[in-house]
Amino acid sequence: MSQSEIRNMEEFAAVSGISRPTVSKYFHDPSSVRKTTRMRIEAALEKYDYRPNIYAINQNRKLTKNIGIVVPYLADPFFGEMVRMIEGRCIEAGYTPSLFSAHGDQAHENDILDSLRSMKPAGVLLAPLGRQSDKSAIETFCKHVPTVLFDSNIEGMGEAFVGSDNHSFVSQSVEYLSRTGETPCFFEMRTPANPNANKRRIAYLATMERLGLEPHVVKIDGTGWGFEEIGRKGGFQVLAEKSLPTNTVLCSNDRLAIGFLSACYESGVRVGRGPDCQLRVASHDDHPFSRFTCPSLTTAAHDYTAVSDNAVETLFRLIEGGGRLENRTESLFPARLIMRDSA
Amino acid sequence: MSQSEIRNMEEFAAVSGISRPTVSKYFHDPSSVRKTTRMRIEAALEKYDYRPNIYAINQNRKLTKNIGIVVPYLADPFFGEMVRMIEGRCIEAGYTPSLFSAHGDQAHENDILDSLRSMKPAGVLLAPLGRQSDKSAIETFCKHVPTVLFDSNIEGMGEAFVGSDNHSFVSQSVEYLSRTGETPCFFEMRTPANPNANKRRIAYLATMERLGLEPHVVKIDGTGWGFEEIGRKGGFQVLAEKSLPTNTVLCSNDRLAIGFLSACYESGVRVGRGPDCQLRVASHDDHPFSRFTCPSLTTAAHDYTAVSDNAVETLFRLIEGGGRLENRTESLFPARLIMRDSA
DNA sequence: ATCAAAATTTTACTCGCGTAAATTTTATTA
DNA sequence: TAATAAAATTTACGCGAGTAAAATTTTGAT
Repeated sequence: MSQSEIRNMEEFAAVSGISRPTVSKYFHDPSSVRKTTRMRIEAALEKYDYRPNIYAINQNRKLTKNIGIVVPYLADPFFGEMVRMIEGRCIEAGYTPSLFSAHGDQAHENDILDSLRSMKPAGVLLAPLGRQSDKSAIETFCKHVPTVLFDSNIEGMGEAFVGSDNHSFVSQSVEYLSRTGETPCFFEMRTPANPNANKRRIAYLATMERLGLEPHVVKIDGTGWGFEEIGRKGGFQVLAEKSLPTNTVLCSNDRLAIGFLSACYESGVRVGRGPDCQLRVASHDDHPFSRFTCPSLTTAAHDYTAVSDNAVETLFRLIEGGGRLENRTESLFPARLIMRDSA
Repeated sequence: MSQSEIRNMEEFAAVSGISRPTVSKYFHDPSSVRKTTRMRIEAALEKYDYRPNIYAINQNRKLTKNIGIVVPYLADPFFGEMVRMIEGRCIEAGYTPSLFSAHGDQAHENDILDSLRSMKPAGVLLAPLGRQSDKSAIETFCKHVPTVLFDSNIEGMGEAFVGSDNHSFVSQSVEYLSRTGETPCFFEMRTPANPNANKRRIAYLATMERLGLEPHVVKIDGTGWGFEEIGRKGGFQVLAEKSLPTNTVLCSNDRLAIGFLSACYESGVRVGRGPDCQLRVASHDDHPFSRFTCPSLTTAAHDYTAVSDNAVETLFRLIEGGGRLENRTESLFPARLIMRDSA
């Protein structure tokens, strides 16, 4: 049975009849030792359940086998889903992911970057707060730690960016909406927290111009990361004012749309594409909850798998390349339009 | 400026004119060194931005200043919110939280416990998967690491449990519903992932008996952590079959209710307490999204703050008490009924 | 059986810090 | 002002590994 009297690798090497350096080698790569040796070590491992002290292991390593994952806001299930996929890939590849959320707060994001630096991670996957981020803090961080940005791009920072192609999102949704009904207006926060929001507005304007349509941007008030509540309040307001320029609303993101839909429902405004409907609503992200809104939300979906896989692969290439890439790449994945009932 | 030539505490001590052990003491508790010493260290800190190597720090510590936080499913914003509050408290108290999600998978939960053990954390706050958890793995873990369970209780494991009082949740919702309309039936998964679900069913049955009402439990099929989809499918089924025993549905939890409401909407069943409504729906948890459902969801709310604060405080007492408490306590916090539009 | 190549072991260092015990400095009291 | 207690600091050693170089053993092909 596991008599856990083993206090260190020296003792474990003794009971398994192998020298300590060889045991050390085994723990770094079991296939790097002879088969018979490996079997003896594994036999001893069964009897004594010893695990190397991770702190001693990492003390002298320039880089550890840790990978930092930083997201801006964990109460958003979008990031929960991304994290799940990313963590899986990292573990497969023999890395140890550690997860952090800035919880929408700049100071917290900075603290995370700080403690991440002292963790000497092999690399970091960072989805920054965006507009709220302390740019110089992130810049300094990226100079010291091999970093791939994802979801939210900050010009020039990190060795690469992997995310979704906002233009693809918006052009698909705008084309679909204008093809099948009235011209969409664009519904967004006045001061969006996230750079994707700005790109989406620009893409909306560009697409409308290309189609020869007149654009309308509806800007609503509100700050912070409570997008649903902001969308709801904004929804009540524009519905009460009857200030919507068209009967078709394209929300900047799903969380805003979720709030907007709840305002529609409570205001008795029927949403959908049926003849009895007053409004069509569509959005972007394919948020995990968007299929459960009432009506279910027509949206442009992130390619979750492609984004997370590519982000991880890019980071691995970066790590193998010694922390630097020739030039900063931006990989953008197109959206897939998901037609549901809201538009 | 920060000439980061400082490679270790020795060198930093030199440039600040203080001995290394004193510097070490400073980093553990700045107030433990003389004011003049502190000022000299802090002056040097400004010039040289040195940070102690956390691995070297923790190598010889029996216990580190780390606190592990483990949740079963991070794509559920309920846990996102809990984590946010818990992390805040830990940081305030000078600990370093590290966050893990089992992502609904037993093997992953076990791996987390494994790597957590080798992190030698001062303590762990564990919200286990529940029914899917490997009980013996958790039991073994708790023997070695001071652990407080939260959200989901497993009989006898950990030094304490902190969570919500399911009986309070259900008795309030049942009493409210039966006082203001038809008797509620209880809508739940046939094989719930979480022990809270069982407690809620039992509480439902007990409350109905106390009120002299006939209970009806509606069990729907489905496994895993995709509760919304399960509630939706189950909803379509019971609505199609017209098998609901009453016009009032009390869902075991909000995520199930979110799915159920979407099924009602698509089936053209009007939910709410108005005269034109066919169904009332209520639930438990006050999930962050429950205010945005259509109609907004009447629910029994967790006392998020009380649960997270108490869990953290209990863990701190446990840590200060050397990892053991006299007897295992279970702290249950009552619910607060939140009346919205769905019932 | 022979011998080169591969794997393992030995030896001997290093790393960055914690910490008990000894020593010095500072503060307090008489 | 001197004696003494208290606090701060220094000395000296240990921790649990990584790792490089040299010596030795094992392996596998001939």
